[in-house]
Amino acid sequence: MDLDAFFASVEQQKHPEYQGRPVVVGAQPGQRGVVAAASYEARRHGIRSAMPIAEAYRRCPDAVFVRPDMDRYRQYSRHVLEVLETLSPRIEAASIDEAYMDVSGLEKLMGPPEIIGREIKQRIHTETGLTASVGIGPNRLIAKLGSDYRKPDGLTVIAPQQVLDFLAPMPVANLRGLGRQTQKIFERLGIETVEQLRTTPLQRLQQHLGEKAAAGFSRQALGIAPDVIHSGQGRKSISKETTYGADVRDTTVLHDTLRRLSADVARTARKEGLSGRVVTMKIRFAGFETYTRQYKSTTSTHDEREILKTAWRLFQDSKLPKKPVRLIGVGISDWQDGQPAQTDLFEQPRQQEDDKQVLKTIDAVSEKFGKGLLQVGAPRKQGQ
DNA sequence: TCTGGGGTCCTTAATCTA
DNA sequence: TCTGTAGATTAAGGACCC
Repeated sequence: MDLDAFFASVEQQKHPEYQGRPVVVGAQPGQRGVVAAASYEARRHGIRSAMPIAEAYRRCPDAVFVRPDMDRYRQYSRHVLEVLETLSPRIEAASIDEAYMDVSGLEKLMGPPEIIGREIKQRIHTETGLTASVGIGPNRLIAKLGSDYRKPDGLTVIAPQQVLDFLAPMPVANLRGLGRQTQKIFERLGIETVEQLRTTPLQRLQQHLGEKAAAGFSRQALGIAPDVIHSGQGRKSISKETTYGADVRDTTVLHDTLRRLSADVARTARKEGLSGRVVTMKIRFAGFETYTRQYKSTTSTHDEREILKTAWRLFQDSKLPKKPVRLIGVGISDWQDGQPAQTDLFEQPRQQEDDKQVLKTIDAVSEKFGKGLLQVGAPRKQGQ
């Protein structure tokens, strides 16, 4: 489930007079910053998230430009999760505006996947006034791509036997973890669609992407991904950073900023009962040159004075260029009391099941697309 | 030309340790 | 005690996501 133009939609809920108007959430025009979210009216003018705010203003000076109100968005996000919980407890919040839900077994109660999807959208809309796009599939990857397939207010259901056809014509850029840099590599290799990726020998991918990424993208191309939903992950770091309106040389100003940021980090850490051993200081100079320095202590802290002291020492000892500073930040990580298990979309499900799934998929693919794929992966052995 | 803030994970290199 | 080495840990940077 993916909420449509989330921040912008919340603003339109809050200010009915914004409805039907282009809304851009992010920095104010004239400030340094980017678009965090754009309403669909704003997107019609070519405004996209992550676009510099100056560019957005150029494209549509009449848009409503509003600063983000994260507390309110978090409220809405929680409310949506509560709505989902009325349908199933097996929910995982993937971000502030996305969640995965395990609806297997729900069919007996509610009917086919389409009905479940419609019900999810309906309840979210009734309860919060927001629209959501929903994708239903046999695993997280397919569900996610399904939710992206039709937006806004979309509903896409992909049955297991449709997975390969669904993926085949897709641009590889739709795959998870494939950003600008990796796209350049794929371009050089002449791979544009998932189908082309599928028929590229694994060895060739490994040469250009490294073993891990090659295997990850190959699996995705076959529609193989984890299907496990786990709620409550726990964060792994807390950080605060700020970009100055104009670059700063004055070390007193930098120290003051670091003090404020350290206090923010410490407050959040205490509120969440976390305490970190690693302190990280981040700095960005004019020209977007960015550096981090970190220090791992034997003891953990959520004390602002200690965080500040370490961050300032890192800054002074860092042998960094003496240039005007654009951004400065501080964070803590590496909690004392062990870390919760983690997953990402490259992670394989339980190994044996995955192997079975791979072999089944390879059979299906080779039947459909011919021998290209047989060059992928190790030879099959008995009983494997 | 302009690029926020808050995160996660991966790769690589240097250093420590058995 | 010296030496080589494999493996773990730390540190830094980069890619990516929302």
